[in-house]
Amino acid sequence: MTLTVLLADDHAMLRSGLRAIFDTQPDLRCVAEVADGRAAVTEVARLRPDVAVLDIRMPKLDGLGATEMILANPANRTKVLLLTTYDTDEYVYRALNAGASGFLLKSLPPEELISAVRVAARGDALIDPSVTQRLIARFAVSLAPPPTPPELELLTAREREVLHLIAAAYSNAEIAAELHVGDETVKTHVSRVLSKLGLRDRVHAVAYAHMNGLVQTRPPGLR
Amino acid sequence: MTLTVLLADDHAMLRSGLRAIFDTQPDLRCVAEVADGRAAVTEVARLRPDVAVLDIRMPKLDGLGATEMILANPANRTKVLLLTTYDTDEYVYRALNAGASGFLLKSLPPEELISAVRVAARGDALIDPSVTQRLIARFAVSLAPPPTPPELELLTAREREVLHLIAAAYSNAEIAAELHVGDETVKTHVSRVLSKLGLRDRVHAVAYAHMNGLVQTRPPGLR
DNA sequence: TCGGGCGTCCCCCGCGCGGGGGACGCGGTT
DNA sequence: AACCGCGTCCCCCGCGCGGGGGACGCCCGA
Repeated sequence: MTLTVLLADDHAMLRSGLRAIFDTQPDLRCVAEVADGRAAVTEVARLRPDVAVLDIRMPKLDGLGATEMILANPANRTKVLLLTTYDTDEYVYRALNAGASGFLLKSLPPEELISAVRVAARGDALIDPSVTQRLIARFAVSLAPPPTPPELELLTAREREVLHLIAAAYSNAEIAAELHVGDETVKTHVSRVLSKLGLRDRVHAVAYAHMNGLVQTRPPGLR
Repeated sequence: MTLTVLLADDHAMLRSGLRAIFDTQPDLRCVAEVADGRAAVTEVARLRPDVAVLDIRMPKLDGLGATEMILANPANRTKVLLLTTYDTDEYVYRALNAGASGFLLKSLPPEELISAVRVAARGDALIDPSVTQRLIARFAVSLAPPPTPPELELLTAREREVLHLIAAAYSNAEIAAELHVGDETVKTHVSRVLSKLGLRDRVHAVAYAHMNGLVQTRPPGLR
């Protein structure tokens, strides 16, 4: 089965270079060449190629915007590969966010570009190695559990329990009801928590708890 | 300049297969073969190869644990490539977290494995395409800006500003000082914020702000 | 056996906070 | 010209909260 490809780049020279690369492969067919992002979006919608190879820098609408528009339309099954000269961070994140299947540098050897197209077409994704290492570093920190501050160890189990409820904006009375104890007891716990953590009031406690990851505000598994 | 490689896998057959692959390259030298993770750690520390290729499943200490031990030691400059038969999610995350330079499936063509070693040696990273696409999806959600609740649109710019300060646990007086206005004014703003957002008190406001991503509790740029 | 940490309950006091009003000047649209 | 949203400032009142005390029973370890 042959794969159809759309090329988008404002430099005719680069387009013809890419086309020449693809033409060496009998199973790849370059069905369209366009020079700007807007044309890329309309042609993708019309021709439904398997893969669109977009330059980031293009007139009218850049590759990122085009990617977003293409992938925002669920009728499109086209995979998007982004091509760029320099690997600037925010490009990568925005591209991945938009759902691009690949982010490649123009320095990539031709044969690897070809394999990238095949990889993208079968639904896998692929990022230029030099970008990957930064992506990993970035991803790792997002996975890293927030460092538990040492002063938290000072709290007893009960006090930590109370702190969690404080973080969820429970009032003293609500905490008392939740824990089935008197509200005077809760006051004692709250006082101890505040003094042990060096916090002024429960408002600070709420902020403290959230900033130290005691509350899962992120999708589960992540954070 | 020649790159030195350490191989770790409990199957002798696979080791010799890998060795055969590397031997086809004049600039790659396989300096050690070990059969378990513990041996991998000690041999890496002794021989300081440029790259260590570790199987995930190994006796005594698995590839992930070995990776963590190797990379935890700053004296090691060895890059780690992980090899596995199946791409289970948690493996990937733990591997990346430990700082592995690559995560590859054993189904990878030999020549790509060789290029992976070179990529890793020069400090870049590389993830198997089939894994990358899931990684991207996961990363994208971590990048995705938390959905801004519509009721936040009700707030005026000033009120949003006040809400941010509330979220940072500022008292009314502190907000007044920060904004160079009277504290009576702040009280008005706070009241409006609470009523517009349907919140009981500032404690709820703090929790609300944090849960809706109004506060960057994550490393800048991410979140 | 005697502490001491922990969890529980109780007292009083001061105050920051939130709700309820009202008021005024400014800049925009109508 | 009239209007209204916005930001600013002011009043009073009630209450939840935090600080500072004390007290009692439990269990565990010295």
